[in-house]
Amino acid sequence: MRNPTTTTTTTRGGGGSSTTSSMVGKSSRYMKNNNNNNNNNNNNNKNSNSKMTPCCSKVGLKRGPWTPEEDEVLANYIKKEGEGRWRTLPKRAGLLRCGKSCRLRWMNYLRPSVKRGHIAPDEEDLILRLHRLLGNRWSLIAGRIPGRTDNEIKNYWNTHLSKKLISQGIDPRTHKPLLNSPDSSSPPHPRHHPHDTKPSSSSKPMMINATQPPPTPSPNPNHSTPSNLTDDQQPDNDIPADFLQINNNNNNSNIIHKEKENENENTFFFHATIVANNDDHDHYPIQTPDGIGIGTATPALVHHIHPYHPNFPSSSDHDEHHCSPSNINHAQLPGNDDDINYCPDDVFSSFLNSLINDDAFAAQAQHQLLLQHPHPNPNPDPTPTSAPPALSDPNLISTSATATATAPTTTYALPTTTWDSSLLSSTTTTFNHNHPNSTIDDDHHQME
DNA sequence: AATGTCGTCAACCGCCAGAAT
DNA sequence: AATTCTGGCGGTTGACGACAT
Repeated sequence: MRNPTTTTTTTRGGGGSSTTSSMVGKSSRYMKNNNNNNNNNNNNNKNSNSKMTPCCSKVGLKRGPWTPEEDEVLANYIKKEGEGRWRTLPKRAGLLRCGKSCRLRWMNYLRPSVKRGHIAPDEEDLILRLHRLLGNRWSLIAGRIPGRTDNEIKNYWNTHLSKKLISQGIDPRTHKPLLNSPDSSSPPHPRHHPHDTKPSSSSKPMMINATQPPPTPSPNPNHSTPSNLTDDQQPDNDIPADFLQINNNNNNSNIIHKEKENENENTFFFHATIVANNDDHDHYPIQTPDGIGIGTATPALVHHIHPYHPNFPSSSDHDEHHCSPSNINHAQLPGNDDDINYCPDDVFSSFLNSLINDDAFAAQAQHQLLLQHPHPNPNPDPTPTSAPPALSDPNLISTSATATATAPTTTYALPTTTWDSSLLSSTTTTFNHNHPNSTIDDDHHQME
């Protein structure tokens, strides 16, 4: 496979921006694009719709790959005048581009902080982990990977990581094992999207070919956890179904609104379980719905999730400034249909930081191992005897957390021995967490 | 050498939320 | 309060290079 990094500054394909020669072979695209602008083709028919923004409907604007000259003009202008006011920027800068195009070019290519080139293994690991948590929230994922753009991560996911997961028998959308069950003949994860009148990307072969599921070997023979279980086959959970969801009302306002506009559909939040009975009151273990440890939560976070629960830190104990009383009250009103807590950016940010923290991740795994197997078993069976409540909709890959608000918790598969751990444990990062370990109440639901 | 297929990724599209008016 | 503007997001497209036939 060719090395895409060989054209670090010379985009390939539709890119072509930094070398004059790159433009030579692309006249067809330019002609096509010019036609798009000047003729009443389909695109222009679309553009004539009232919803089209003015900048996009204007004829005479250049489209397609950027030339080095354009790049220079744009970069110089932004250096002088700064970002923003994208709509008027092209005119002020003397570019025949729409503002959106300028913004995109700057954000994805010209910005000095953009790191281009090969994605390192630790970055890949981070992407995988974040995607498991966030789903296709590329901008959120990109925000956690310095120098990488959402577009780059999205492309990398679609061209590399999703295939990598599939090749390992893992559904790249859910990060769960692909199955040979009859259900697998249907799209594995139909998008719950109100506007879905056409196949979503998931139906594209590039993403998942559900009709040809690869065999579902556990990547590691020792990984017996959920690899052979469908959602329906997951062990019944005995976690009281007292859940709360949290959302970041700032970073993810989009999410909130989408939830509200379509209730249970089109939600994009991850579900994680925060263990309430935890001896370490500085760090609460967080697990995915299938019981995989994914990090720890700070008291501030768990307080946001359930500020009044006796097993979680009280509002007087932790971080009160983080909690807007109005928000909490809103979320905690009995019978409130929304049942959503909101947490501010910094809390959500620290939450994500905690989730993507490798050392905490690994340390928690080890700690769980010690808790669950004080006398190491050479052949531990990591299969959980109970799983947190299965999501009613397995497609809910979401950016809010679901917390067990009651004390009993469950036993968990060891994170490092679960089916996808081979993908999630490959990095060494520089994490300085003082207390990566967390404890689980092992009085309950020990593995059989 | 010519043609076909696949992988890559910059750029575009449509839509949305929040800010501004 | 309603409308318009703006920035941003996720999904998709399509040109090109590499490889296969």
